[in-house]
Formats: sequence, C-alpha cells, structure tokens
Amino acid sequence: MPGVTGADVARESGVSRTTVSYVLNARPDVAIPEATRKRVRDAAARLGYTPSVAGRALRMGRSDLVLCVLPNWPVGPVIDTLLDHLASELADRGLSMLVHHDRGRRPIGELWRAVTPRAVVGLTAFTDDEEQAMRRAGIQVLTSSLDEDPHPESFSVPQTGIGRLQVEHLAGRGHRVLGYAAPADERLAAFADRRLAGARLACEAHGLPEPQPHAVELDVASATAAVRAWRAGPEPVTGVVAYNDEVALAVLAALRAEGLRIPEEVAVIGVDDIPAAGLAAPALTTVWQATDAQAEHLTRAVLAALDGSSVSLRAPDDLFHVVQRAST
Amino acid sequence: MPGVTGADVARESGVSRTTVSYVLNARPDVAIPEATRKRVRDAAARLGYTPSVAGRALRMGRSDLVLCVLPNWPVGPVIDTLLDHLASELADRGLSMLVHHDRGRRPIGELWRAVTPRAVVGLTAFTDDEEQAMRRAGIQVLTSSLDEDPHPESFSVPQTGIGRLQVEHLAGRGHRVLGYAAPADERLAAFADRRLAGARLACEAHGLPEPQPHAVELDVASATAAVRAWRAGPEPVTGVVAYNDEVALAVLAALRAEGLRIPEEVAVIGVDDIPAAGLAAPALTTVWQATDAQAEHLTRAVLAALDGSSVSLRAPDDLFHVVQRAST
DNA sequence: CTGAAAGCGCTTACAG
DNA sequence: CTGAAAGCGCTTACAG
Repeated sequence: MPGVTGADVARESGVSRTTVSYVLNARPDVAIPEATRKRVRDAAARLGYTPSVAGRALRMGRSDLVLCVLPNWPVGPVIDTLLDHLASELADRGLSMLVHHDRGRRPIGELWRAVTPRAVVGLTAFTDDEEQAMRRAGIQVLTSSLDEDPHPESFSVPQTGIGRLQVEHLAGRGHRVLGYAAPADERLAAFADRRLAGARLACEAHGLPEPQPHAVELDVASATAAVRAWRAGPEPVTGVVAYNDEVALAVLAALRAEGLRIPEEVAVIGVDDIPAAGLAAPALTTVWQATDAQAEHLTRAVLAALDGSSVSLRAPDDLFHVVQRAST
Repeated sequence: MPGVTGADVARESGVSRTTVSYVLNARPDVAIPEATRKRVRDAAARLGYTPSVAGRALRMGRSDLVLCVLPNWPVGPVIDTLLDHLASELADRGLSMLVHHDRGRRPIGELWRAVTPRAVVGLTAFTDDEEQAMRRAGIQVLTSSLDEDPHPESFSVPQTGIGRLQVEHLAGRGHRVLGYAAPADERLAAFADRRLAGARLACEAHGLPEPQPHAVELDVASATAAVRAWRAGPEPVTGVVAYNDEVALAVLAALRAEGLRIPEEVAVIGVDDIPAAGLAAPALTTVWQATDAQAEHLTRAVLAALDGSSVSLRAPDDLFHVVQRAST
C-alpha cells in the first residue's frame, strides 16, 4: 500500500486524527491518559505508520532535511568521515541529510528554495547575497572557513595550522631551505593556498627564507621537474613541504629516481596519513588529522545552528599532529 | 520572505493558479496562447518563484527525490565518481539525489517510507521483504550486484572479472603459484570474496593450483607475515594477486623489507590504479576501472528504472583492463 | 481530555 | 482558452 496515513491510525485506534498527532509527536503540554496513548501507538505500529514528510513539511513550512553542500573538489577520507558522523547524529534527531555536490552547474538557490531544508551546511563558500537570502527564508546557515574563525558561527579547520606544523617539524630537524609541493589540481587551490600561507608565516617566524612553491602532478616526471628546480640554485632545497601525502609520494618517487638520499639530502613531509604513506619507500612523515574530533566539531556546530544558539564554537586544539617516519 | 507561492505568481500575472500551474509545467495537452505563457513566466521570474517540493509531493503522492543507499564500506573514488555522475544526470531531469549511508542503525524502511522517493538505488543489498515492500509502495527499486546480472534490472560490475584478469596477467608472465592478499577490513568481504572467486576460477581454467588467500592489514608487519607464509612451502608463491592497490602497497613494502626482488622473485598486481600505485617502489601493476563507463552504466540503469522500462542493461565490456608497470 | 475545522502549496478533473 | 473547487497528509489553535 502506497501509504497508511494518520487517518488510518485514528480509525484503527478509535480516536481522532488530532489525538493521533498529539500522541505520536509526544507533546508534553497535552495531557493524554496512558491508555489512549498506548492504543494509538499500538495501532500505529500494527499498521506500520510513518508520517509523510511531505504532509508535515507543507504544514510546518519546513522539512526535516539538512542540506549539505559540498564543493567540487574530490571528497577525501576526511570529508567522508565528517559526513558520516554528521548524518548519524542528525538521524538521531529525526533529520535526514541531503548531500549535494556543487558543480556550479545550477544556482544553489534553486535547490534550497525547492527543498526548504531546516539548515544548510556549506562546506563550500556562499555568496553574501545567497547566504542572506537563505537566512531571510528562515534557514539556518552554517558556513565553513579554512582559517581561524572570523565569526563564531562558522565551522573551521584552520589550514594554515597544517602548513605551520609541517615547517616547524622540518625546521626542528635543521632544515633551512624549503620547497613547497603544491597540487596541480586547480580545485584544491583554496586549501593549498592556505596551507602555503601557514608555511610562509612559520618560515618567517623561524627566520627561514620563503618556501619555494612548485606545482606537482601525481606522476614521477612532474615531480622530477620540481625536484630539479629546487636543487638547482646555490642554496638547494633540503626539506619539502607537500600539500598532501599523494603529492609527497610523487616527490619521494622523483627523489629516488634522481638518486637523492632521503632524508639525508632531502626530507619530505606530507598531510593526511593515508595508508600508502606508511608503506612508501621510505615511509613518509606526515600530518595526521583528527577526523573524529573534526567531525564532532562540525556536528556540534550544526546542532547549535539548528537550535539557533550561536554558541562560540572553538575548534579543539588537537586537530592534527605530526607522525614521524623515515622520510624526515 | 519564506516563500513566494503559485498564488503570488497568479496574482502578479493576473491569471488563476490553474493557469500558472499549466504554464510552468509546460503541459503539452493544454493550449495556452504564447502571450499568457510569457506573462506568467515573466511574473514567476520576477518574483523568484520556485515550486514547493512539499506541496507538489503531497499532491502527487511522490517526491522528486531519488534515494541512494550506500553500504557501510568506505566510499572510494569509484563510488564517488558514480554518485557524481548520477546526481548530475538526475538533476537535469529535475530530480534530487539523497544519499544515505546505511550503517545498519535503523531500518531502511523508516527512511524510504518517510521520504517516499521516486526510486531507490541500492548500492547495498536489500532483504527480499524490504524490496517487495518498496515495490508495492510504487517505488522503483534498483539493486546492484557484484556478479554478472542474475536479473537484468540490477546494476552490476562483475567483481569476478577483476580477479580473473589479475590471474590471467600473472599466468601470462609465467607465474604458477599464486597468493591472494585479502583485505583485513571485514566490510570489504563481499567484494573480496567475489574477486577471490574470480581468481580461483581463472586458476582452474589455466591449470594452476588454487591461490593461497591471506588477510593483509595496511601495515608492513601484517604483510610481512603473509609474505613469509607464502614463501614458506616447498613451492613458494611467485605472484601475488592483491585485493586492491592499498593492500598491494603493503605487500610491496613487505617484499622490500624481506629483501625479495620484485618482480623477479615475487610479482604483485593490485586493483584501482590509485595515484600512489604509479608512485610506488617499484611502480605497481594494477587493474584500472573505467569509472566513467561504470557511472554511465549505472545512470542508464537508474533512468530506465524511473521510466519503468526494464530494458536489458548489459554492462559495457571494457569495464577494466590491466595497467602494466614494474611490479610484474 | 478529545474532536471538528482550517490551511500549508500544489495539481487536476471538471465546468464553463 | 481559463477558473473554481477538491484534496493530498499533516499540525494546531479553538471549542467543547
């Protein structure tokens, strides 16, 4: 049967649709004797009643959906964990998460207007106009930023901190001249720029020259070109800060191909601690991200946004740390 | 404003809500002069009207949602591409894709009953009861299988074919005694079992002894234990079929640690062609999956299911092929 | 403590 | 060619 409705439950339990609604929504302000409650609940269970989202949404003027807008960049394990955790917590609160990959093909406004979600979680940036339009429509909006919070109602995992940590590790091991292996994928530019900025600041703080950026594709030829450039000058690079582990693996492969000793001649540090990092030759030092903590951080932010409470949500301090291996 | 409705558009353009609905839904059977159409469309555009999903869903008895249920295993790049492509095609048809990660925490029935999607795409298995219940509710159901189609309305990427291809590659290079490096992650068992089954069949077909399975975690110690077991007998393993590239990388690391020459003493072949595969030491031979073709295959299957047409959907033949590198 | 009634926004026979 | 009216399933003042 396409649908057992509240009216069916009412008939089955011999009460009105009003009472069914009161009982099933467990309204604390309405006093209904336990006997009636039980009759209704039993009937609902017997019939396999599930309230229609459409009916409720129409009446309430809002749905039980949370729209999660992802940017166009490839979804890695970190984002994956984030979404998983968030979806699970939202489900516990009777909310469904709708994930939308923003490919820039159609205005996002079309989507949120149509779905009228309770909240929109943007892991991508919205224009100011867009964001204000959503808020005017009564939708809670949670944006994310790649830096320290400019405003508290924004979820952030400060990417600059990652670059800083990488540089500090290399500086601590005596490296003075650093290269930065940036991703070739344009879609990652926003992340890469922030991490590089963090690396720059750390270099400045430690009195090192600016790190030398070079785009590296995920193949040996491209990485070899970068390595040669880094080693060419009068003060050759001895430490490479890589955007992530994949880029770092490319650099390692190039160093092997060039016959450079790792880490004696050139040290490399990545980000993410993907499985392949610990299995590389040599094993790759990297920055491990506390995805669980990040996920809880995001979830807290979303739930706070849903409550409308603008609690100041500081990111936990232990969001990432260095995993030392043979490449540094 | 929380919502500009069809009534607003009607008022603005001086027609009835009926006419607005007819015009905006471009009903071919209703003849409406172009002048009226234009007036309505202009008013809608001016007001920024987007029809309410809730209202339409309530009236139509179904939503414009397609529910995509993912299993619990980690979403890799293949699934990611699949979903991306599917979401995009569905969007072109005015359908939104709702992705749900099935963690087995709550019955899936609760979800589809609540959302009443147009179709449910299961990249995970449903129980027969569940599937029948959905069909009775008028929901198109598309399931996926890991083998050759048992029934045509099921989307499949035959995993046995992958195992077969791996064995054929090694056999073609003279290897007779093979090991199978299975993933330690229980959630991948369904895939691993099918791939191993394919490997077994291929060994049989080529007159080789059964491949020797061994679970391998993604670290050197675990892989080393497997390698030692494979090399211990009177007829040591000379070719390793790995479940995927990550497992293969672990095996490579163990072979290096054990001082075994690759591929002279032991050859290794993976699956997926992740970036790290081509960057490994030595570069890893692997099975490349045509994710684009798979994505189109899935999308065609879903669209056919939406139309209710049960076109026989054979998977394309060129779903994967071997990428030869230094490890074999 | 419980029910009759209104109304959320939409589509669609049906009547003009 | 166009509109008045019904009804999808739900929640919630309001009246008893």
